[in-house]
Amino acid sequence: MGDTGTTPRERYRAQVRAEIKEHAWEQIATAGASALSLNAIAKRMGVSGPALYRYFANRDELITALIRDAYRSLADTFRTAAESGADVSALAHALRGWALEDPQRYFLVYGTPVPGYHAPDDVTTIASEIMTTLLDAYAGLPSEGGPETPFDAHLADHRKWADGHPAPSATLHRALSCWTRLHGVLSLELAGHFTGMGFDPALLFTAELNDLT
Amino acid sequence: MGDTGTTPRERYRAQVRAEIKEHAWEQIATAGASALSLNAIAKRMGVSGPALYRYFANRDELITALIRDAYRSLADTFRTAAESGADVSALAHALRGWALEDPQRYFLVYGTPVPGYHAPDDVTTIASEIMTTLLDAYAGLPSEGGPETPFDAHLADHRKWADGHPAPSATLHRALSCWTRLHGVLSLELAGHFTGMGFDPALLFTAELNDLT
DNA sequence: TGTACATCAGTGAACGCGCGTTCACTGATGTAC
DNA sequence: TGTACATCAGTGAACGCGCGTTCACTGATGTAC
Repeated sequence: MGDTGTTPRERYRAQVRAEIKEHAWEQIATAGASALSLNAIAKRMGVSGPALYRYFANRDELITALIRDAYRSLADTFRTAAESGADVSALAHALRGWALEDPQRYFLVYGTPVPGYHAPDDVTTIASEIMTTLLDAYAGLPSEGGPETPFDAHLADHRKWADGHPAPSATLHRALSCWTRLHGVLSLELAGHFTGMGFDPALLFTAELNDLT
Repeated sequence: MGDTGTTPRERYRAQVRAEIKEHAWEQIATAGASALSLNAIAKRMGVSGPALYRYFANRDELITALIRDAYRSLADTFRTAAESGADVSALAHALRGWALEDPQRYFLVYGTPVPGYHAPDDVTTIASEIMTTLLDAYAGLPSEGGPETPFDAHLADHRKWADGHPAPSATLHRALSCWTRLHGVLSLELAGHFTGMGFDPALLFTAELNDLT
């Protein structure tokens, strides 16, 4: 055990916070994020309701922390994969694996937005970190010789994001297409819109991916 | 006013049911489906809470009715478009228009599923009516000469849905791809994942569509 | 090593709230003769 | 056209529930001398 420079009390706090989050995820997996209740978590932990207020100021702060963790978790999955030399295809499968691991966590990030809720700024930062990893994977590929599309031209003029990135707009376009296509299959699959159709969604995912690289 | 063969009381009931649903949609647009409350709707209508129980047995039945109406609304939009000779591209734009009209309605159908909730059978029927309209649009096109993909082969063996449809598996594949790609752009756009990136999601949607026809 | 004090985790009572839902009822609307 | 009866929409009181959150408190843990 390395000395992390934290006091025992700080370590204890971090541990309890983590335990609370774990129970929160369980509850979300069972009944959806909108059913998340501090009291219910406390009951599961064998602790009184108000005890949790030592660790999270209120329900909203807990949810925000969960959202942040979910983004962070995907960003780390991506970064780790990229550092091991993952190409676009490997990144795509990492995304799919991450989503299947906990569908409700996926939906907390990419599912129905709650009207009025605004994610904090740092979450936006993590989101663009994720996209950048994918973009980098495309930037490493030889660029396809196709003609410039109207959307490429539009991107050249309007890319506020990835503005400093060296990749040309055509590459940014490819990364965006990839991103949306993967989420198209994933979100429909995880929401159960393919059940009863007989085919294996994994193969559709791969088929989409093959069109993309 | 044509005689619909209904009694005044039946017409009144239908009207009040519709009014309840309208208020429900407003509430969903404002605070999301999970915040839907019969009492709140009643208050908005200037009526006591229990009054609504004359029209819906309980909260779940109201939500189910809303989901059914949402599916029906999209199916009608699609059917009407198809009957006016819409091609794949026109259907896609009809889908987009429908989604933008009321994003929360879109998410009620294609958004985060509530764990444990199972839509009734007739909704599944409407869902496949929608897909069939798209498939028909593809079936009317000259088939592309590309080689058979592994997923085409898989579909040939496992297409439980559209089993009786004359379209070859390659066409079914194209319709499924189209469906997932459009939803990929739409769901990310409506959830706000493109905000701050600067580009116009409508153009990405069209760009995806151009790859598809 | 021992004592005095400060910090802080967790408790239990309490608050007000809005929810879904039931029930016995009133009064208006429609039907049968 | 008028009366007697049945239907049914809506009311108001009431139920139990679980929620988020506050507060004053006890008791354990850590710190300073």
